[in-house]
Amino acid sequence: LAATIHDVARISRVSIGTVSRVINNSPRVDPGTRARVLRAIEDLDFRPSRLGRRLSTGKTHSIAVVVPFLTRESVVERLRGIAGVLVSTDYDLVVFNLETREQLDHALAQVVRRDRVDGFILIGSTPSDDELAAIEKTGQACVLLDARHPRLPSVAGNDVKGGRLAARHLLGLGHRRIAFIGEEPREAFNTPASRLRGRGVRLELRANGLELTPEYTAVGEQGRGRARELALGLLALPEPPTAIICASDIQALGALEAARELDIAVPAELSVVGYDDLEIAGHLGLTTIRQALFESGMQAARMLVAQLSGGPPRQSVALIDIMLVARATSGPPGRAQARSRRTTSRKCRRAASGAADR
Amino acid sequence: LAATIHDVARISRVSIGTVSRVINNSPRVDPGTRARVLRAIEDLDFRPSRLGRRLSTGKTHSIAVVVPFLTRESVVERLRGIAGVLVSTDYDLVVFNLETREQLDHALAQVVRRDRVDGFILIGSTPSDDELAAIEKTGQACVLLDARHPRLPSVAGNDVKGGRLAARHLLGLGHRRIAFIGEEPREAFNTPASRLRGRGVRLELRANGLELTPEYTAVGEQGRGRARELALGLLALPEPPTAIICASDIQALGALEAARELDIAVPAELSVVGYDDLEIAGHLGLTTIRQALFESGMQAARMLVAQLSGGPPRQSVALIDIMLVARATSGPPGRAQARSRRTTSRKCRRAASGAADR
DNA sequence: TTGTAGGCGTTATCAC
DNA sequence: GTGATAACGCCTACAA
Repeated sequence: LAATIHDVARISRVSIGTVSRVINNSPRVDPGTRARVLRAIEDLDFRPSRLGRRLSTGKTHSIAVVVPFLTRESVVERLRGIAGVLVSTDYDLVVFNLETREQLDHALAQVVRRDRVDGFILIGSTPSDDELAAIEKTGQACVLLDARHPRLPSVAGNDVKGGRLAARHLLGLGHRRIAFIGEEPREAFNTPASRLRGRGVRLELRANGLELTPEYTAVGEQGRGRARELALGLLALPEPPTAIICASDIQALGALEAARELDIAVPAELSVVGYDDLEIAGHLGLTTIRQALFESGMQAARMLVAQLSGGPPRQSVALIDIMLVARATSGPPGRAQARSRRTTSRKCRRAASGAADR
Repeated sequence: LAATIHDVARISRVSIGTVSRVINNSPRVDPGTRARVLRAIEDLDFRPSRLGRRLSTGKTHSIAVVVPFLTRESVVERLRGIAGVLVSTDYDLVVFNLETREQLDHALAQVVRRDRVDGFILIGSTPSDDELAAIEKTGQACVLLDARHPRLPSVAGNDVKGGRLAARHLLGLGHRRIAFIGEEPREAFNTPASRLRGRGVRLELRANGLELTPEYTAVGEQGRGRARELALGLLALPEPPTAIICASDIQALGALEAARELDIAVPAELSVVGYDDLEIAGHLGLTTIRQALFESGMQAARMLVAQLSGGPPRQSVALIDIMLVARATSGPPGRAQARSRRTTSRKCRRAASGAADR
């Protein structure tokens, strides 16, 4: 039903070779015939078949994005950024969502084949050495997003700096007992972000003569529930922290939940800082570190496209800007209120925010 | 670098035809040679080129998902469901994200070509008549998700029933003044969900001798901010509602925000019901209508795959199960508290939930 | 059961 | 400038 290059050739009374040259606007074609061909193309509503072109050029004209946990809003934002730049190229965006490490291996095995995609972006996971070898063998373009590898170009937030910013903010408010809740890399994805954020906190504290003790460092799997448990643990210490920095906004939600359960006022008795600045952070008034998530996706996509259509230095690392957004969950320490007020407090807090149903 | 069918043929000393038959496990091949060929395939780590296969069969082996507003968590959940079933087929999942109606047109124009994808899923938007004609012309498979069209198979939640459930819940609690906040279809996407939910509310009220007056019906563009404004309007009425049903959880957040600003206690003075049961709903204790979002995606993908590899009735409509999840934002009406308590109330509510920064 | 050959829709390399 | 013609990698009659 669809017109092919042969139809165009027939109508415009030239050979398919000439039509091909017109399509790929080669300079070596007579203006007159070009016009004739173009008109035939117009008339037949001909558009070159991607399939044929792909086979002939060996390029798939599509790129893959391998995303672990599409559940995470931060990941989705990055994906949007990628989609945003790819829409104006003619690369198809093929999505591989993963929930387990095996799926990662599987996806990489699928993706790392010249005839599947021309290149790909790995979000929040680092390939193993074997995988890297396979990638280099096929010569596919690859960009890491929210992850790093010495031999691969990448786009990542400055997580260490983010940790430092959070710590500095709290130190500036007068806090001395600052704890950190981090995320364990899930399913062996090797995500370093949480670890780096923790390191930033540690460095900043150290620069101010303090230590981030193991006692004040709680790491567990991602998600609100686990973070709540970790926070409960921290707050039950003989000398509980007056501030908690979390490696993600979601974890910060868990920390807030714990505080609510323990009837600890935020920020009067406890400051909480998150990471990412998801939409919900704005709603809850959560102090957090904002990453340019959307832009990071755009950046990664641009790097990949450039690599695909040029072959610039395979090596480059882009650091995404971050900033602290101070809201209502952080404040000066030690403003604990009298018991009577706290009791009243609890009741209405319950009424206002409701209790989570689990 | 990669092995081709010819290599396999050479190694196993048969013709490419035979190799092809082995690949597509045709019964008409000698067990002995089959074994030989299989071993060669193994040795060479040969996998048939998708490119070649595509061109030869005319199938792209990929399906597109056209998603408006990947920002919406509900949409992402659906996408996850789709990805979940496609991963075990060998269809590639190509994502088209849209933020404007022009992009929809553009995407459809791209997608509706046999050589681009074999079929596609449209989330939350209905094709125009022209577009439908184009689709039918190419004979591509198409499934609507969270939308409907008389001539297209679709998967959608029972929105009318959802609206009724929400209304019934509030009526059961004793409410008589029930308002509805809905979403205007954005960018002419023709999304009917919000309207249907409103209709459900109306029907249920009517069945109980009540009317959903225009005064109590507030519709505006999606998003928390606009919903907040609408709620402020409703609550400023001479006779304000004692309960508000929102067409989405996000809008419910806006309603809660408005209540907080006006110092109206939830659920004592105002009940709020959302729709979707997003993650945040659990966190905030929001009463809402739960849709099986993930499953709806799976269902749509299954229907599409079935259609692609069989050609069963092109017409079918799947309704997704829904249920009401009662949490902490709904309760009996008219328990307004004395002024003094309300004042105290406000303070601690602020402390607990924090104020949004805008 | 197996091999041969034509075709899928392009691009690219030749001659002319 | 333009036109044959050979790839590209696979599938599938048809023939043997």
